[in-house]
Amino acid sequence: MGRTPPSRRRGRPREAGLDRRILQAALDQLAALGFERMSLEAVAAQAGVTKPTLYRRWKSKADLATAALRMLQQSTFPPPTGNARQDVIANLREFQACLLRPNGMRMIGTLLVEEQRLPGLMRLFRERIVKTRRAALRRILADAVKRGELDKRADIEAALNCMVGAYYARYLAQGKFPADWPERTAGVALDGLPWRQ
Amino acid sequence: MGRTPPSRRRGRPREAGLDRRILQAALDQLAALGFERMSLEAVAAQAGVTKPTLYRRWKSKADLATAALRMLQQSTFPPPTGNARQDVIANLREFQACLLRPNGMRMIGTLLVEEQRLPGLMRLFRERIVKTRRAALRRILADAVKRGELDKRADIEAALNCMVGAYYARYLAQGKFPADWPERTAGVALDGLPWRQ
Amino acid sequence: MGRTPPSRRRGRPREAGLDRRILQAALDQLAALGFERMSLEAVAAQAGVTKPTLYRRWKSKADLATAALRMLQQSTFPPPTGNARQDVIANLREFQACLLRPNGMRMIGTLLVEEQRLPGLMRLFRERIVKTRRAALRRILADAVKRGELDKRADIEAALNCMVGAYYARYLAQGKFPADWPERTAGVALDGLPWRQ
Amino acid sequence: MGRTPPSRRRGRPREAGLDRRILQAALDQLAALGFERMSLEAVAAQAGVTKPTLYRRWKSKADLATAALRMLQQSTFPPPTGNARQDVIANLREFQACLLRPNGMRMIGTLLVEEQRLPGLMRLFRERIVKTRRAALRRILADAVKRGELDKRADIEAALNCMVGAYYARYLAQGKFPADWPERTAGVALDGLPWRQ
DNA sequence: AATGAATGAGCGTTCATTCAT
DNA sequence: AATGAATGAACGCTCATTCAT
Repeated sequence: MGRTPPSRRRGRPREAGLDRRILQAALDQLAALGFERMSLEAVAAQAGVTKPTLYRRWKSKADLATAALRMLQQSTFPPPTGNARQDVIANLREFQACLLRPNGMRMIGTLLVEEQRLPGLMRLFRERIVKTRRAALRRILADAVKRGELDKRADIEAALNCMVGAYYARYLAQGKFPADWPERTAGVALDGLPWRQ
Repeated sequence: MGRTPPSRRRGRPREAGLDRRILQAALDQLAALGFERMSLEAVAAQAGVTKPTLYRRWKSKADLATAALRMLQQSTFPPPTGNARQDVIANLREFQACLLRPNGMRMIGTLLVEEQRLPGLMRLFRERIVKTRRAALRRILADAVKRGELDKRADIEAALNCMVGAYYARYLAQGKFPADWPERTAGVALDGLPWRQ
Repeated sequence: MGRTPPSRRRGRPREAGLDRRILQAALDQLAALGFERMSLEAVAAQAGVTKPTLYRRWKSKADLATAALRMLQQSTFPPPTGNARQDVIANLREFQACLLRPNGMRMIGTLLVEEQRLPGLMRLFRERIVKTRRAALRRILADAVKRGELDKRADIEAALNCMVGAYYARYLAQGKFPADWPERTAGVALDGLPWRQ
Repeated sequence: MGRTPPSRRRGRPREAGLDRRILQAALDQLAALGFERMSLEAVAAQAGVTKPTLYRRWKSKADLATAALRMLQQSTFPPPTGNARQDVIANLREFQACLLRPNGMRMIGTLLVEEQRLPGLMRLFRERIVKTRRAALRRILADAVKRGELDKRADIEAALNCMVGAYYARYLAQGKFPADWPERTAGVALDGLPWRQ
């Protein structure tokens, strides 16, 4: 039976796990210091290699940073329970944890600062991170529509932005979140304010 | 009661209006390039002075940047009409204009990136810019409460964050705003979603 | 008398024509950029191989450059007609064409710059290129002596240097040659200046 | 009568003689190593300053090299005696001394190598060094024309190139000069070869 | 024999900051 | 008060060379 495995790759093989180590080091620095202060010297040192090793893999600092950003883990969201409100709150709670991680917001800062010079960073972040979370939230509300709990004409996009955005706004205004922020945010975004009649 | 006559300052007086010119140049660069890429050489050149002139006034690049940020103009908000919904929308429309200005979001990125190293920047921004806008919005809703249109228990803070935050979230997700974004945002934050029954 | 049968070379044979391709690439770069700016990376790339392939054949960049210089084509000179003056002019005309080729003089510059560090380059150039042309010119004049047209005591070496050198001098002074430069140069070197009486 | 000396220059004065020291260091390296191997680090070290000090004065390595070349001393030629032949020989003897100086020919090599990338170097050399020597030689022969010793139609330019060029040619062919090279060169360039009849 | 990976050293340039007038 | 000069430290990037397959 035994098929010969496909012919060995030619040349000296790359040191195992090195790409990962480099990218992790780069991501660490990018998140901790921003693009400008991230230094290839330090990235190489932290990964235990020399600078030309970086250049063999990526053709510039910008390229390395982009590749590093690709490592950013997408969140794994709690499975939906079918209760729209509870699911939204669980999602927001997880979101809150992300933002409170060290460097959680700084990476977003880097994207904003470098948006003109390195548009690829923002693009990547949108496709990898933002899109995913929004899809999860959108799904929760779309299911509620399907179940007939929510009117078809609901402005789900606007609600999404309100919910997620409440965190950004709160961070910029206060820098920290009260324990019941998911509930309060969901409360407003889903039900609005208590107008009298 | 003898008022002391304003004693002549000794030594050569500072050139008039120079502080302003320097700070404006610094703010320009800070907004356009971020803190790290803002260069004192360039700031001095743009202001028509030399670097030690900057150091005579501020003791470091960080200090200068902080002082420059203090120049950021606070928005002037449209006067309230008494119609809460209209007033909110008008405010958000003005907010949208700010964010769409060149460098509108980049300055926020700088604050986030430098938050640890230069906490003063964020603090200042919160006090000068964020607080002001939030106060204006809060006032609109508080007036609605006073007039009895809105229940006292309304979570005004959460609603504020939803409204303002919807812009940040939308920017991060899309980078631009549809024309009716103020209405849509206000719609969700004030009324919530159209639940059945 | 038993001839040894040509023993099979052991191991993988070298790829045919590869030496040539590498040397041609090296010569191109040497002529176009000089020794210092000639990069082994680029030479390898142009030849379609990798750098260690170069090092298997030559032990250093200097060695490769020297080997490459050996590829420089010696000129083929017009056959002598027996008319010394015409033959000299024809030779100089061909010389002029060489110098006007792109990189014609730059290679000579490289030799001069690297003379101390890589004496082999200059030595090789002298033996391969300079000697050949001078021999051709010398032959023309020696034949004239043989034919009795030129006195035996003629300082042929000095005349040689005048003729060839007039080109170098003109290049350094002007960078280009008038169309009748061979005639003018031959005129002076063969006949001198028109002194009165 | 003491007039007030013109107002002091503003700012910290440049360290005395520093320009000179830097340029001399640069010229040393340029002549000894060529443009490519001349390193700003080493130039600064040799001059006892730091690299940014170089950049305050010249905006790039190319600029510094050009400025350094400007330091090259033009030769001072022996005063003409009125005897054309003797004067030519004296001039050539001095020329020979220049070329035999350490790095004498290497600088010319640098000019040739960098002619495309730094055309300013060659231009400068032509204007400063080449032109001067040629003018001196041309003057000698022009005077001979004036005195009626030499026919007006003499091709002085060609003779000039023969004389000066004989040195370049000889250097490229042999690397050294016999003691009577000035006489031999002048002999051919002024009188031509001894044709019979 | 040839490959692709890795290294150590060095380069030109820029910056925030301080010094000496 | 303002200037022009100088510094020390870094940075992104490239190169000739060697290693491991």
